[in-house]
Amino acid sequence: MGTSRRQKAESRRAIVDTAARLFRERGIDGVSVAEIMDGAGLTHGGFPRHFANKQELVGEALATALSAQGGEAGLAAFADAYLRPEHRDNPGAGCVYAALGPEASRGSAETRHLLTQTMERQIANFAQTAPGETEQQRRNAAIGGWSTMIGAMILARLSDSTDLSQEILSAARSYLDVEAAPSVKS
Amino acid sequence: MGTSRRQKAESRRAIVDTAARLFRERGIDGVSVAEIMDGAGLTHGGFPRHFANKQELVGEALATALSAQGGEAGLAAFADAYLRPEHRDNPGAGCVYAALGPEASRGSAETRHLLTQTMERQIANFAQTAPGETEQQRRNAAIGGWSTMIGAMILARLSDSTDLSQEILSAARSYLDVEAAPSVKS
DNA sequence: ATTTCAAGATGATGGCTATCATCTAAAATG
DNA sequence: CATTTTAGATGATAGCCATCATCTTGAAAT
Repeated sequence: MGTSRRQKAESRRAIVDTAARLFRERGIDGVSVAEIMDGAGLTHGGFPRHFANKQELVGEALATALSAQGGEAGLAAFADAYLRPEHRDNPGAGCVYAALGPEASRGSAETRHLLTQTMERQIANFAQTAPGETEQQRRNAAIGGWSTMIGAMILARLSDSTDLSQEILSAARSYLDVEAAPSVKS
Repeated sequence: MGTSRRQKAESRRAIVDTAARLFRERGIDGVSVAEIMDGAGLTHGGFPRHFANKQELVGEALATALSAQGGEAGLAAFADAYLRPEHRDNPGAGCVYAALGPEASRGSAETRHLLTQTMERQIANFAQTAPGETEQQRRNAAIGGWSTMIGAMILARLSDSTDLSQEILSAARSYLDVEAAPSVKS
């Protein structure tokens, strides 16, 4: 089944994208290599042509998922897009920290390092527009506000009561002083 | 190996306590039945005398872990005890939501229901002492404050930089207006 | 005291998973 | 055009895990 180099690159991208989605949907341990390859339209045997092992794919998939997160947005705009039912109901395209935070903290040193680097950048970015007199105050507001979003998303996904789940998103919005209500209620 | 009824009850408690700790330390999927039985001082074969399957033990272990959480404390006192390096470094005895939230949200309906019930109680409890004119305002403050704690704990555990990890705990404290600094810095 | 019962041990068993070996055919190379 | 290379398929293989079967032994019941 000789395949061109362009197709190999496309296959690789499909594998990484599928993994980035499935890991967030079902957890890293909850997805097998074969399932990822299947989701990418391939069979399990092609895997070693792209990655030495699963851990290597985990690194690539998380890096891809993290780079897709809104890196430029200010705290308020980010929170407005974050605290929505669409985000809650679509973890596969959503926040890595809310979907995989605890599992990643038990993961490899490389994984933790990648997430730490991205955290630093995200906090520094939020601190630029966060309220506060001093840099330290702005960083505190950035960290506190971002933590609120992540915790609220986790609780909202956990709740089996749609009313409570919606209340959690709304409460976090008002707690963070995000003006607009979610466009879609559910 | 005839064993008395008192010993059976003790074995059961040891199994549940070990599971409650190991699940929070390594994730539910990350711990085998045999490891739990070993941690309880037994071999894997005794498991079916106590539980029909692993899922049943998961329910018991989470219920036990949740009931051990400070159910009476006000929001400020809870946050003060929560946002500490000792808690960060000992997930096996700590908050179920910060250790297992995302994994539990992908778990069984029974698991989600248990966690939802406990959430409702925790929020109602926090709302009693949270600031706000109306009940709704107090509930928003309770949900927002609790979410901040959970998100901050997850980020603090994720960070491979001790400085950043400590900054996250401190920032969440100042964000939540908790006066005292953590007694142990690390 | 004798019999019954069951907690927990040892030891399968079947299913799932990551990884490796081999085969194939098409693309790249000259 | 002939040769080499390799993406991806099929097909092992070894390890881990949950669960079940069976045995032993001392407690409970009579």
